[in-house]
Amino acid sequence: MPAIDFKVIHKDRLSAARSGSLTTPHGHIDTPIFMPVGTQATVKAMTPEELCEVGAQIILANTYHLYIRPGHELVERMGGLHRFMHWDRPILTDSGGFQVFSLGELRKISEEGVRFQSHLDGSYHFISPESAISIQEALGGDIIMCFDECTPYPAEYDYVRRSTELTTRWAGRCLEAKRRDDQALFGIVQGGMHRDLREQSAGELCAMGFDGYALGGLSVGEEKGLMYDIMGYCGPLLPEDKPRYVMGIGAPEDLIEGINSGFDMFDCVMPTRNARNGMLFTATGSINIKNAVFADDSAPIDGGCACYVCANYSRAYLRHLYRSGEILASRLNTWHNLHYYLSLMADARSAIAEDRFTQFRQEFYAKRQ
RNA sequence: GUGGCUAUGGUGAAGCGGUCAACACAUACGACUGUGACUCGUACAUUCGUGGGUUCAAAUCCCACUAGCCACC
Repeated sequence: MPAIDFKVIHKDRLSAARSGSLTTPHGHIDTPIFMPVGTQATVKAMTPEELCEVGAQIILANTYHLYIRPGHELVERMGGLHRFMHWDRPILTDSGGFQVFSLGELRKISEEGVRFQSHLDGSYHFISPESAISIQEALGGDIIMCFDECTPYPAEYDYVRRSTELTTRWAGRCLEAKRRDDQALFGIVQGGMHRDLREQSAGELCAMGFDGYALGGLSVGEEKGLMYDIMGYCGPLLPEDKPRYVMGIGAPEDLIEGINSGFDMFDCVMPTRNARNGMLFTATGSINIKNAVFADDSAPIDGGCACYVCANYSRAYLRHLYRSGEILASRLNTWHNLHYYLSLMADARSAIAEDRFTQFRQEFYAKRQ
């Protein structure tokens, strides 16, 4: 019996958008969904109770970071990630594949795996597809990811091809290494900005039979239009009856486009990181709470927002907290941004259920004019 | 009253005769897409208390004045 069960509940009449229900060992998730990023077993500035309050159904944690500190064995001894961080809803662990990309100088890729130099103390570590799976099994997330190379951009076609083929071979090794049957394993489609490589990658991964499929290697510097094109032609390449996940995406409009192309799951540091840097999302666009125009502004961040922060605090106060370097600024800003993202997803699900996603999408853009 | 010390942007300050006056903070604006991020980037003194002088060249040397601080009477 598979670790997760995914059902498409409704397919939008005019687009590829769909709503669904994903059941995991730690409960079910309504899709499309946004997954807040909690790299180090914490969504920065939020307690699990607060995450529930903003509507989070599943969060992300990271293999590389937790392996480096505090160590996956320790997490396992503490009862696994859920118990360790006091979050009893679903967790997805990223494999460390993105760190192959982001750590740049600090790593060396070979057929066998990746040699990393710790960003904390410079010590050397080796992560292979097998060890990435083993670490993720120790961490105990509901959904684990194949170890991949997030292909850099721009890159020579030949590099992208070899990188994509390596990711595919690693995917086979991940599948082979997997032991636990209470975790779902997702494959990751690479292929850079090349349609033929994306098609090749998707075809080969689908033939292997994963529990879900992710689109990786996007938003690495390419034009938004290019990213949307890729989501557009990659969605249909993936099985309809499995969850489809775009990794690392994105800005609110990117999620809308991803949903429009038939994707179900998204994660991004944008709402949390940008919150800590003073950027707040509203229905009419984003604002920078640091700006002097908000000094005397008694209005909430977003007049139409139903979150705790908008119900109780003014822009003037939030600006003051930010400028004063107060911890509460990070907390309240993160709270609002996550609420914005998660309610956007809830609204999208309702729109899909009522066959009006296309209209919803148009209204989304119209409000930001 | 006498002697000494010090005067550089919103702030704290570098500078000790020779490119566009260092740096930090503050301020303003921007960026951030599977987190190496309460981070990063850009802007911000045509001018160095005031007035004169020396020099090819002065924030830097000299003189006077003004202001502040310290000591003594």
